[in-house]
Amino acid sequence: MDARTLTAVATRQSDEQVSRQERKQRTRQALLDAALRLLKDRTFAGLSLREVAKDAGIVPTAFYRHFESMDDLGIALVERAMRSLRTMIREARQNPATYDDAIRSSVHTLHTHVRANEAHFRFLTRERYGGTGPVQAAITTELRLFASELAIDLGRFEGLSEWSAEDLRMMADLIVTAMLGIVMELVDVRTADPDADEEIAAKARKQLRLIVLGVAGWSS
Amino acid sequence: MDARTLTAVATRQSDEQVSRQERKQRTRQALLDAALRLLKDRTFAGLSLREVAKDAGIVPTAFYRHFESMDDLGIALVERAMRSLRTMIREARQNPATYDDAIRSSVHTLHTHVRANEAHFRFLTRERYGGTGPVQAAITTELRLFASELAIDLGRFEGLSEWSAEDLRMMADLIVTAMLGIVMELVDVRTADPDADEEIAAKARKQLRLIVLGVAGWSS
DNA sequence: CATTACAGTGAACAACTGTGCACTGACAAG
DNA sequence: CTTGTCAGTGCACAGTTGTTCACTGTAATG
Repeated sequence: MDARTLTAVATRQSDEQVSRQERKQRTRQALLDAALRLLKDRTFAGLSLREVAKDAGIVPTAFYRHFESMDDLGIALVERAMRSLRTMIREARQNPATYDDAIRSSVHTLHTHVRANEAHFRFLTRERYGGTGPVQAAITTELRLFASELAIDLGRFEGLSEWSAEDLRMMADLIVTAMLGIVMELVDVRTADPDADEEIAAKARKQLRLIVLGVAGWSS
Repeated sequence: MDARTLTAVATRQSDEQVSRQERKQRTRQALLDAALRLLKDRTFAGLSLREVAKDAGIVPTAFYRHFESMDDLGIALVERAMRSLRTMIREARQNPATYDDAIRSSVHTLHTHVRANEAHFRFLTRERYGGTGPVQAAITTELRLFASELAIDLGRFEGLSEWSAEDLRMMADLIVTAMLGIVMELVDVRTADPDADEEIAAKARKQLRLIVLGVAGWSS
């Protein structure tokens, strides 16, 4: 079952009666999908233009009709993956219950979203730390922004309303880092073992609880 | 100022009167150094055998006299970098004072060691998350072991003596992940700004304090 | 002093890379 | 119906890659 064939067929079968620019956007998607697929066991840096093009079912030179360079493609991939992340956080945000409820549901939505969009999250965590160049820069920026938003959200909880912006940011960074670690563990699990998943989720809950408990005794 | 020339000269000037195997080990070192040097702005995956060989001042084929493959070289690099880390932790371990003292001195030694061995720590953090294949596997294993040792150390502190092994491990993982995040920030700072360094160190202390404070309220 | 072991050499290879160029054919606009 | 736009093609190129092979000079061994 060749991925290339799949893409080609999928494209062709719905090629009838579609506008020209729509078809262009479809191959663009095919390129992004191909890249994401190949990234399963490779770093972005070790990904070649020709390979991606071939896997998307087009000739290497046609690649340039959609992206200026591989870095360009990479940045588009970052945006796409961050949209996944933002969708998730929006879902997690809408229940401003107690600490314990927040932890429980947050970890649950995290787990669910990671499993549903494994490739995106694998890409994000890998390139966040391991990458170089424009792609890593883009992720760093986006994640910084993300932590800022989390810091604001944290400020709304009881016991945190009087924290300084700096301290809130510190706590947000800690949470983001810890949860990225959890995401890494989730996407790096070789076999899809539900028990292992639950174990990791339990660890995530405990880590968050430990952090939150620290809030009670905090003095800046 | 070519690194290749530097290495070659440095080798030659002390070539006189050294045993054969000693000289071999010296070029082996040159290879490791070259790799580490090139890794400053590249992923290990994007590092070519020829490049490393050239930078070490030998011809590509001579590389095989020292390493079976690039992955082999990578694993040797992991061992070398982990020795750095272990040296550090041994130094940090020898003062079993109060929590606050432990945090202060730990962050201090961390900061010092990272600045003294930037290349090693950059390599470790990058490949830990970003890598693939044998190199990442080696780092993961070593770091897991490292966290286990930390968990044991933690068990000796007051308030933690009755924690379950699992909970201690959870806490150790959280600390390791958080500190690796700090290390990442340290080695990714573009310019060597002492103020930025102190800011990061302060954040590290606060994060550790927040975690430690959580211990007081913990109930498994 | 003669012989062996072996770190390092240099040429050659097949495979792969990114990118330039002239092209084709189908769709959209006039 | 004619014409221009443009996604995708195919060839070509100059580099770089890992690895092979037969080799050279010299330090270590007997």
